[in-house]
Amino acid sequence: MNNRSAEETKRNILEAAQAAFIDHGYAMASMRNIARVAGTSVGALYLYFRNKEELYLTLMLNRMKQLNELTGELLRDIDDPQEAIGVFISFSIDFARKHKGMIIIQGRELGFSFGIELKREFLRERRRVIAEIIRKGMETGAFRKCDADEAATIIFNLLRGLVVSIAIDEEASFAPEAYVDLVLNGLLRRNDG
Amino acid sequence: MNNRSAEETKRNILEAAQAAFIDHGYAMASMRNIARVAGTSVGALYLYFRNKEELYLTLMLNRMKQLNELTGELLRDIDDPQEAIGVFISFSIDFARKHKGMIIIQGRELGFSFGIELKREFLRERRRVIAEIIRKGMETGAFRKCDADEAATIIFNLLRGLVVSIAIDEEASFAPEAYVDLVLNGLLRRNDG
Amino acid sequence: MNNRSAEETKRNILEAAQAAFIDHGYAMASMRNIARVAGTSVGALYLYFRNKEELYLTLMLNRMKQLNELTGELLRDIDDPQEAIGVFISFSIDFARKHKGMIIIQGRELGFSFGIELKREFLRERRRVIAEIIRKGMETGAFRKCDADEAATIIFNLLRGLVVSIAIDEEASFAPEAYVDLVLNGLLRRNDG
Amino acid sequence: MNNRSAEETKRNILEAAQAAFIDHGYAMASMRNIARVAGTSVGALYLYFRNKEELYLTLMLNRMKQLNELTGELLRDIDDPQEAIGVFISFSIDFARKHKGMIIIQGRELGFSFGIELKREFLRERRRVIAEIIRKGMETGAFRKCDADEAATIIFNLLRGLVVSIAIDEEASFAPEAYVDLVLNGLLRRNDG
DNA sequence: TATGAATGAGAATTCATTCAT
DNA sequence: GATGAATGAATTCTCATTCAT
Repeated sequence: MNNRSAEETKRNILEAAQAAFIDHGYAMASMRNIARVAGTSVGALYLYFRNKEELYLTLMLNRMKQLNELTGELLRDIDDPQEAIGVFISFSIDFARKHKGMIIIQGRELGFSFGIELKREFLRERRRVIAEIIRKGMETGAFRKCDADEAATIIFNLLRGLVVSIAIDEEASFAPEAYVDLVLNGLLRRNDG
Repeated sequence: MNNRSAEETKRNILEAAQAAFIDHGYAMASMRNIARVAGTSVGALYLYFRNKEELYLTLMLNRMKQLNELTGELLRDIDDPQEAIGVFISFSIDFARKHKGMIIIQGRELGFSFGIELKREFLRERRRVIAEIIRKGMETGAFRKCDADEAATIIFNLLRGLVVSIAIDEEASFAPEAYVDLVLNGLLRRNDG
Repeated sequence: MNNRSAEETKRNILEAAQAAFIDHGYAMASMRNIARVAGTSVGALYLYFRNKEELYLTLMLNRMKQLNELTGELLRDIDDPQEAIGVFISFSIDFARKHKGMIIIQGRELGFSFGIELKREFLRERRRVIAEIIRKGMETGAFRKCDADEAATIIFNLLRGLVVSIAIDEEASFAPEAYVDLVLNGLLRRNDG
Repeated sequence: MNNRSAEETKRNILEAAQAAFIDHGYAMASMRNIARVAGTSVGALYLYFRNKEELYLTLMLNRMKQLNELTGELLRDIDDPQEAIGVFISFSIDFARKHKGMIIIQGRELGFSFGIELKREFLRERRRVIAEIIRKGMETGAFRKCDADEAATIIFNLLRGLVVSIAIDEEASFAPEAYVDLVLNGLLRRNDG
C-alpha cells in the first residue's frame, strides 16, 4: 500500500483506540476490539505502534500538544492579564468539555515509565503560562503582590479539579465566568465595595 | 479460629489491598498478590469479601466516611466563616496527603454501578458543607455577595484538583495557606490597599 | 451431644444433600451449601461422611434398597404373572415420580469406582425379578415362549427410559396402563381379534 | 494460517472435546485438558467456541442433526410399517452403540437454557416419526387400534432406556430383533398361536 | 504492508477438605 | 461431637503479543 493509505490506517487505528479508551478505560480496552473498530487486523496495530502503551501515549501526547498550541495562539494577542487569565480558564474548560472522554486520569493505574516525563513537562508548561500572566499582571499593577508560581499552581490545580469533574461527573454544568470571578476577586468583601 | 484472628485477618487483607490498589491501581492489582501480602490464602479473600469490587469499595467507603466525620467534628466549634473555610481547605489537604495513595480516581476505568451513588452522595455532602459556610459568611457580612452553591462548587473543585495533584504528582509541595489566601482574596489588587 | 441428636444431624444432612443434588446436580452442589441448609457446620459433614462422594452414594443406595424392598413386599402376594408385570411397571413409575429429583443418572459424569458395583447389583436384581415373573408366566402358559432374560432386559430398559423421561422432561404425563398394555400385547393386530 | 489448518484445528478441538466429555462428563472435563489433547492452546479453544457450553452444545447438536437426517434417509424407501418400526429401532440402537460415549444425559446437571429447547425439539421429532409409522400401520390394518401418540411415546422411551443402558452399562449386549419382536408382539400368548 | 490463527501466562473465583479450638 | 476459618489447587476465561503466510 502507498503512504496515503498507510496514513489512513494509522488514523483509523488512533480513532478506534481513542473511542475504546474513552468507553472502557485503558485496562479494559482490548487491542482486538480496537483493530475491529479500526477495520484492520490485530497485526496491523503492532505495525504502527510498538504496543498498547505506545498507542495510548500517542493519543495522550497528541492531545496535550494540541492544547498547548491552541492556548499559545489564543493568548498571543491578549495583553490585558486579567483578560488573559479569563481566557486561559475558559478555554481550558471548553477544551476539557470537548475532549471529555479522553481525560483519562493517568495515576498509578497505568504503570508507565515512558511518557510520564512528557506529561509532567506538559503540566509544567501549563503552570508556566499561568505564572507568566500573573507576573505580568503584578508588573502592570492589575494583580496584587503574591508568589506568582504559587498562585499559578493554585489556579492550575483548580482547573485540574474542574477537568476531573467534567470527565467524571454527569451533572457538571459550569459557568466559566464564575470561576474567573472567584479567582480574580476572592470570597472576601472588599472594604471599598 | 476465634473472632480475634478473624478480625485480624480481615484487617490484614484490607491493608494489603490498600497497598496493592495504591501501588498498581484497581485493574492491575491482583487478588493473588493481595493474598500474599496479607499473609493469607486466596480463598480467605473471598471469605471476607464477595469479590475484588467489594474489597475495593469497602476501602473507598471507609475512607469517605472517615473524612466526613472528622470534618464534621473539626468544624463543629468554629464560628468564624473565614476561619472555617481555611480549616476546611487545610484539613482536606492534610487528609489527602495522609491517604495520598488511596485517592484512586474512579472514572470510566471502573465499571461499578454499586457504590457510585454513595460516592456521589459523599461529594455532594462535601459541597453542601462548603456552601453552608459561605452562606453564613454572607450573612455575617464577612463574604461578598455571590451564589453560595456556585462558589462552593468552585472551591470544591479547586480542592479536587489539589487532591488529584497530591495523589499523582511526586513533586507536589503545597502551602495550604496560599490556597486559603487566594480563595479569600482573589488575584485582583484591592483598590483600598 | 447424645445419640438422638447425632441421628438427627445425620438425617438433616442427608435431607439437605438430597435437596442440593436434586436442585444443582452432583458437581454443582456444594458442601458448604449442604451444611448451611442442614443447619450444621461444614466440619460436621465430614464427621458423618468421609467425603462428598460417600454422601452421595449413601443417598443413592438408600433409595435403591428402599425400592427393592417395597417391590418385594408388593409382589409377594401376587400370583398372576400378567398382574405381576403390571404391578411391577406401575409401581416403578410411581416410585420414579415420587423421587423424581433423586434420579440422577450416574454415568461417566461421576468418576466413582466405589458404589458402582452396588448399583449394578441393584440393576441386576431388578432384571432378575422381571425375568422370574416372565418365566413363571411361560410356565403357566400365560406368556408366549421367549428368552426370559432377554425379555426381562427389554422391559427393564423400557422402564429405564421411562424413568429418565420422568426425571428430565417437564411434560411427561404417562398412563402406566398403556405401557403395561403394549408390553403385554405388542403392536401387531391379533389375528383372532 | 490458512483456512485449511483453521478447519483442522477446529476439528481437532471437537474431537478432543468429545473424548473428554465421554471420559469425564461435562462438569469434570476441563478446557485445559481438552486443549492439551487437541494439541492446541487454551486460547485456541476460545477462538473457535465462545465457551465450554457452546463447545458442548455444538457436539450435541451435530450428533442430533446427523441422527435425524440418517433416520429420514433410511425410512424414505420403506413402506411396510412393521418393517419401518423394526428399522427405526435397530438403527437407533446401532447409532447409540456407535456414538456410545456421546450420549451424555443432560439432566439437571447442566444448567443450560440455550440448547435445551433444540434438544426437546429433537426428541419431539423422534416421537413424531414413530407416531407416523404407527398411524400408517393402523391404517393399513397391520397394527391394532391404539392411541398412536401414546404408543409412540412408549416406544420412544423404551429406546431411550436402551440408549441409556448402552451409554452407561458395560455389559450391555442387545439383539435388536428381540426388541422389535416384543414391541410388535407383546408378551402375551396369542390365542391363535 | 497486512493478516489472523496461535500462544500461554495470568486473571478472578470456587470449593472439597482439614484442623486448631 | 462440633465449629468455621483457612487452604490452595483447579477451574473458566481473557488478552497482549507474535509470526508464518
